[in-house]
Amino acid sequence: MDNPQPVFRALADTTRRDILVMLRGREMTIAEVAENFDITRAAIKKHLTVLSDGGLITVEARGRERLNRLNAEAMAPVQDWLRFFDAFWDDRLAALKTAIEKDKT
Amino acid sequence: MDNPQPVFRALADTTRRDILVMLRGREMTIAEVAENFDITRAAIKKHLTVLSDGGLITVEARGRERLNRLNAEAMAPVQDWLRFFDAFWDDRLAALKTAIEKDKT
DNA sequence: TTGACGTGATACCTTTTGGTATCGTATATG
DNA sequence: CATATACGATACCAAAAGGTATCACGTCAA
Repeated sequence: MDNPQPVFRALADTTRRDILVMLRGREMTIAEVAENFDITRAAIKKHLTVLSDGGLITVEARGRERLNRLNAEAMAPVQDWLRFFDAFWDDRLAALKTAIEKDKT
Repeated sequence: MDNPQPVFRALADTTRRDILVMLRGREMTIAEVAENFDITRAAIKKHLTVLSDGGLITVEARGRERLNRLNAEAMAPVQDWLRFFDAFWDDRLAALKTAIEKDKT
């Protein structure tokens, strides 16, 4: 569960990121999601499967419909990974600051 | 410059993410990077090109070598995009808190 | 100058990915 | 029941992605 690859993979596609933004706030059926794109419902379904594989959405069956709900918590591994570089940013900023200070004198 | 797709694309591959971690702190030539993987130098070169396209590394020619240097600032668009969901997380947390409070009474 | 070395570039291959078309199945609804 | 609806599942296709092999070229060193 701590392999971030499926999450990074899911976020790598523009359509999938757009779907996530679309799901922010309200859950939607597959057909509802598909209405907002120019690709077929089957293609949307595939994207939703990738998103589900990454844990970024949860799917609940209700009657003949499937409600796709955003699970933003699944983005945590990505944020954690990015945070791995925070120290480096600080270093760069510190170096920059030092350089500026030195330049002042 | 504000299209985050190349950055997301660059981060989507495990090898490329490993390269970025490897470049944290010190710059490396293509051959040096390649030494740490079981794939050919040409394949590494391709990965470095993708990373460069995403702005995640800068390449400086020095003699017959190419020094690849991490440019962590380029990850900012990803962080910005993720931050787009912060409010949603807060909502979830607030709802959870409310639920807990309600449960207490 | 003559090699050895680090790299760029190209051609080529296999697998994955994003997409469509089609058919089957379960579920509402008249 | 009969039928439209919302999906799932396949099969299939073109393009992109990840990889190797190979050769050409600039650069360093003896």
